[in-house]
Amino acid sequence: MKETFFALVDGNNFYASCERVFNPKLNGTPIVVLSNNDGCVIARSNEAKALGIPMGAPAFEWEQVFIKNRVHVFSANFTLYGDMSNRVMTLLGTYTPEMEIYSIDEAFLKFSGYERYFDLSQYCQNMKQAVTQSTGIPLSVGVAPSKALAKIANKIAKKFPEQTKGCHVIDSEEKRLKALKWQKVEDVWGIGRQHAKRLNAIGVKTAYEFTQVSDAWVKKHMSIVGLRLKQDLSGQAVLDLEDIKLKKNIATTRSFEAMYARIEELKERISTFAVSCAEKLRRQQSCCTALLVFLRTNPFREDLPQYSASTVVDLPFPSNSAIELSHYACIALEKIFRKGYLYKKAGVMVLDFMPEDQIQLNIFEQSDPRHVPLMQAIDKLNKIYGQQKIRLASQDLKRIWKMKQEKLSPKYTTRLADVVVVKA
DNA sequence: TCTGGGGTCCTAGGACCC
DNA sequence: TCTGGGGTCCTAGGACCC
Repeated sequence: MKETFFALVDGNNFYASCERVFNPKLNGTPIVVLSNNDGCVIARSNEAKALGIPMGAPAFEWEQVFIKNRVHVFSANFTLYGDMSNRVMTLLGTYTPEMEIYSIDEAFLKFSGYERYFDLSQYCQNMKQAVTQSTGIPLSVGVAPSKALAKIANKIAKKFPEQTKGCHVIDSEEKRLKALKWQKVEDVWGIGRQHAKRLNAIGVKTAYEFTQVSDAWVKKHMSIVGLRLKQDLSGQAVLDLEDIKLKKNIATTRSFEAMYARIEELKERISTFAVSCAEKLRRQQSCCTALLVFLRTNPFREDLPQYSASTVVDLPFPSNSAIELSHYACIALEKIFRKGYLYKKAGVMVLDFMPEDQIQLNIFEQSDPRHVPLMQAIDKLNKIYGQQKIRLASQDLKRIWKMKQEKLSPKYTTRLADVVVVKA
């Protein structure tokens, strides 16, 4: 008999593990990785979790805990994490032709029509060990007849490392029910805070109890999405691997390291965000026909006057030129900027895409054709010399140094000067 | 002093059309 | 009291993910 299984593979405490790969002294020690501007905790090693440091913990509030417990603190090094992710994903891809990269540290693998006598559990165990050995990243694997169940199997693998050796397979009705009864409903993939609250209110505490709720209730309160989840958990695989899709929206937004009062400072930031959006658009060969700019004050500073605004501007023609997007983003900014506030965060979002090669020629107004070779040259140079080396005049050349990144680890894998030197 | 940065999908309701 | 009955398209907002 042939069967189909899904595996969810992910890196354990991925960012923290990436930092460890090149610094083995960190093994067994608490590690946290901070967000941009060293604002809050976005990743923790098991040892840091054991200290009770929560996800999203503001770094300044936890500083004493870090010091007291000798927590190793890192500024996020996304270049390194992205490169490590590519290595892991490339290797995983050699174990099955059907794979979906779900996030920087997670992939769904599909094993279609495999024969019953084939030992999938052993196969996944071997895969896990081989990939960890090559990359240094510890993995967990959950295998089950559907994606939602594979997610739960993965949690079991993480929760019971001794029994599972980091790989758990749900391949019988008995195991499925046991897993569902073990899984708290609020931790089910696809059930967030709001839905969990509603479900708790009607007495549903576990994933198993969720699968016993009527379709009508689920549909009414959780839409078709919830219904599909219920079916998937029931063992009827309705969620399949998803193809790589072009993005429908692209955003670049940041909090600032300080608060800005002047429109000139905001213009520089907005211009840089627009340039970054244009670059991401060109990478997927799309043009946008509208963009959104937002800005806001610091909501945590209740003692200061608050203001938050956004506006959408339609472009007169589709574009992915950094110069043009920057121009229209600044126009949008002028529309919403108000004097007398201290701004803490802003962003640019590009909207309504169309493929680069399907642009209708508009006789009266079109993207400046001279920008095309210019942007190609910029992309090339940025690729060679590193991002953001080529900038528009409206961008501040010194700006890159302003972001607070006090605890940045070296770009071990992508920057020649930072490559680890092995002493032999 | 200091609190992240991205994305997706679905639904309801209004605008508009015949 | 009572106000047609469909369609379609668009948008805002709400939910979710990592």
